[in-house]
Amino acid sequence: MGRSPCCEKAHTNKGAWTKEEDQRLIDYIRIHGEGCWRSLPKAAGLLRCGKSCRLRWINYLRPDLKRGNFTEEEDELIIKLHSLLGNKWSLIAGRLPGRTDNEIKNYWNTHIKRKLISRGLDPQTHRPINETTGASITTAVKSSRLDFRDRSSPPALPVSEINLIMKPKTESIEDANFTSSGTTTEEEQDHHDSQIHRAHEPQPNLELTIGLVPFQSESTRSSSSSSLNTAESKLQWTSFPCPSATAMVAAKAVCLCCQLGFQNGEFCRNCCQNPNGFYRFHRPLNP
DNA sequence: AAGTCTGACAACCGCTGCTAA
DNA sequence: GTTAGCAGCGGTTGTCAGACT
Repeated sequence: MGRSPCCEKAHTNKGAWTKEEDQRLIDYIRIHGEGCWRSLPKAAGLLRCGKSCRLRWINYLRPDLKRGNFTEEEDELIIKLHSLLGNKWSLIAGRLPGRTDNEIKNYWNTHIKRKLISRGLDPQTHRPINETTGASITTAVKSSRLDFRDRSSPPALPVSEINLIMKPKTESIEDANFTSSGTTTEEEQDHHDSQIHRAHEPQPNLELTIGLVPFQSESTRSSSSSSLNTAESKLQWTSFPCPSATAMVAAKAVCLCCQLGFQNGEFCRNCCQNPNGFYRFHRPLNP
């Protein structure tokens, strides 16, 4: 179907941003804050499309960005999150403070892919290459509904019904506590099947707990938060029980709104902290 | 020194999902 | 229920610097 262009292309600059454009954008957002990207260029006196402004701000001009090389811990965390979430770069970026989805995506394509291949792992499936290149297995997995990593999004399983604990590879995932409302839907069954299926594969030691998600009242949920049946919601209340290096990195990724200076106490108590005292990533709300 | 290749990354494009009218 | 507008996402492309021949 497509959509009309977001702006008059004939009257917009393209290509690399100049220092002057950067400064205009920074100055404008410093005064007016983020929001309404469509009207921002005109208001800020920029001959750019709103999407371009948003991208430039989010990926390069935001003050909280961490520049520089990725650490080994970040590498491993990205790999683990990718194995769990697939190419959901924005979700992965949400767990890495100061990193952007674009940055992680580029880094994945240029570094981590090769790193995994050198380890003999398929970057998409995180399985041994000799296993995934086996025609029958590959075909079966690719076409099967069992492997949710090959689908555009994880299975739409109510998060409240998952208590999946990624454990060291010796522990069968069948032991995970799946509760059911009694009427098992096809989707749920598929997911359960997939877990059983994957239980017989080498499991990454993710040290991530996808625990029971406590009920969130409307007041504690961002108005723009999407359905719980999303990959984001699967990790919304992620805690890191093991103080390993990667877990510590992730645990520090916690409260972006605090990092951005929105840490008036009420905001964080209500929006970032769950009843267990763990924090989750949160985008700042528009003022 | 010049030309070519390669890797890294910034930016663009098209699409999706959400929301309000 | 439908439509349009918007923000945001992920795939892809373009550009440039450094390595290599």
